[in-house]
Amino acid sequence: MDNRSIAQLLSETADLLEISAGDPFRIRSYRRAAEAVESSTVKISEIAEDTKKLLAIPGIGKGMATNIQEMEKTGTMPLREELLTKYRPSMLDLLKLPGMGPKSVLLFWEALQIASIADLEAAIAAGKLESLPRMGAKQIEKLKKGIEEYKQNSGRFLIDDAEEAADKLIAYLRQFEGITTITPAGSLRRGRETVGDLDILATGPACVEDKVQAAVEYTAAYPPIADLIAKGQNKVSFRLRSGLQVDVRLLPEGSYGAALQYFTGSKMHNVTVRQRALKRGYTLSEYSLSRVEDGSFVAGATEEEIYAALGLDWIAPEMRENNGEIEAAEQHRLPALVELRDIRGDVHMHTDATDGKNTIREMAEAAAARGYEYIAITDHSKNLAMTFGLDDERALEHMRKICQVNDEMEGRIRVFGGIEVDILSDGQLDLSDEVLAQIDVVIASIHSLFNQPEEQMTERVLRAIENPNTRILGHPTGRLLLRREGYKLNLPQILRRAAELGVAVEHNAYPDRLDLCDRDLRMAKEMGCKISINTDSHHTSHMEKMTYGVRQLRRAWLAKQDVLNTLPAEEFLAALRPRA
DNA sequence: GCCGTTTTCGGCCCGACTGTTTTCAGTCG
Repeated sequence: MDNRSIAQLLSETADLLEISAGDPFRIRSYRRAAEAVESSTVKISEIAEDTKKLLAIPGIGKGMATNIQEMEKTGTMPLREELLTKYRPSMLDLLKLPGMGPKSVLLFWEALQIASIADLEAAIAAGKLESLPRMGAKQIEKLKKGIEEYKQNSGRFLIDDAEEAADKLIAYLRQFEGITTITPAGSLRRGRETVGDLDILATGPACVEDKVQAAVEYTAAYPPIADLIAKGQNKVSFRLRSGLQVDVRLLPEGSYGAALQYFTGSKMHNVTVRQRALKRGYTLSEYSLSRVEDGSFVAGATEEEIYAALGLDWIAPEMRENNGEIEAAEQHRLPALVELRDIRGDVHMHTDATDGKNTIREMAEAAAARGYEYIAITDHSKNLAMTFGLDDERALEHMRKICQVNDEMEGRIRVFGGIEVDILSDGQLDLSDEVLAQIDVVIASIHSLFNQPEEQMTERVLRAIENPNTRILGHPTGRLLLRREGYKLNLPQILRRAAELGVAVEHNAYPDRLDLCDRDLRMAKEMGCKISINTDSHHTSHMEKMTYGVRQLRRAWLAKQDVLNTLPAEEFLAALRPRA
């Protein structure tokens, strides 16, 4: 069983416990364990036999270790089975409706035997809900709306889309007199590849207690609002036409740091920080850090002073996932994370020779304008016929053109010759060894899916990286296209072999590629892989997406020295596996 | 169910908003 499945079973058990009104702390334990399993870089099923190793994971104790071992053996566990005799699995869907929590699910089940969203719809239509306590007309209307939204399944939004929405809203808020600072918080600030909703924090003279109402009204009047969810003292919640939910909080400047810390999350990070505060006689809220005994103010204006008062170094938002960052901050051993400005080159991009939109020269100019020291032009090879992929002869001709542009740039930027070769179903590359041996940056990627089982798929990739011409493994988990059903491979095995061979693995910076996630990147680093980050740009404007990829690297705790593209041009080439 | 610089018991984060209430429960982040 993979980590994700184990985590899901644990988290579902937590939901069921919650519906059964179980001990809230026991419920939290299950949730914590689920998160610990989900974010673990070790394959839990491989260590499941070894109780000691399981217990070493924070959040996993004796009971949870037994549960995990049981799941490995039987695919489920006693508590879960027991709960499922009392409740239905489809009741978990009900929890996903906005405004629906465990108490309501239990109420509906006990009073009306409602076990699914379909049941709920029927009950609403039949007017059965009205007889229940706390179910007024507004509440029922809210549920109806929630069901509609659920069916449309807005889900999570890609970080670049969310950021665009945030930028527009920020521009609107900025026009209000007295709002001086506006910052996106939440998962956007933490750099997650997708965000569930947008948290925007605003502060300034207009946000003090007796004046804030006007700013609240102004926020609630934001034209693109499709649905106003809540409007309170200092908070406005609404949904945009895209379905994205937005929470705006307007708070006084003295609380800015506390609020930023609070609304950045993650939830588990905050819980741990607050526990730490309590142990030291403080209490932390979105307004301030204060003393428990007399409520006197300790810190609040900046995040730095709050962390410092708790004996911690400031923690970069990307690391705030309760994955050991607090201990590291305490011991002053947080890594200096890689930054966008450390990236000196982008070595995966396409031109109009295949499926790109711009010429070699245009790509080079755009990259030079971004301040890059080097790029590699890596067009497709012949197997991708639909992109007019290059065969041996055209590939060599293309290298000459790249070389020519390199000369034309007169040292403003270095342009490497490159190619993105396709890994065929038997693991062979689709260009000849003689040609590949003449190309600086050879990226081998899978583009076609043959519904092979995991083992065969893995074998195919392994064979491709054994080929001495392969210098970089392109988007190793497959991009969105390949991530769809049926595509699975043994990533740990591939990363281990890549590390042994000195083949670099690529992290594709483009947000919708869903390539190596932060956990995969952490695993790659632990295994000693060389990591290259690239945009796979098909247009000059795509190069901007590098910023999102770097944030994934930061989420994986990668420092500058962990990333190949932070090296100067010659050193970058030298750090790749030696040419065949 | 987990955890330990009040350590094997007794704790476990904090506040806002809504709706249906006349003081609060449920949900959310």
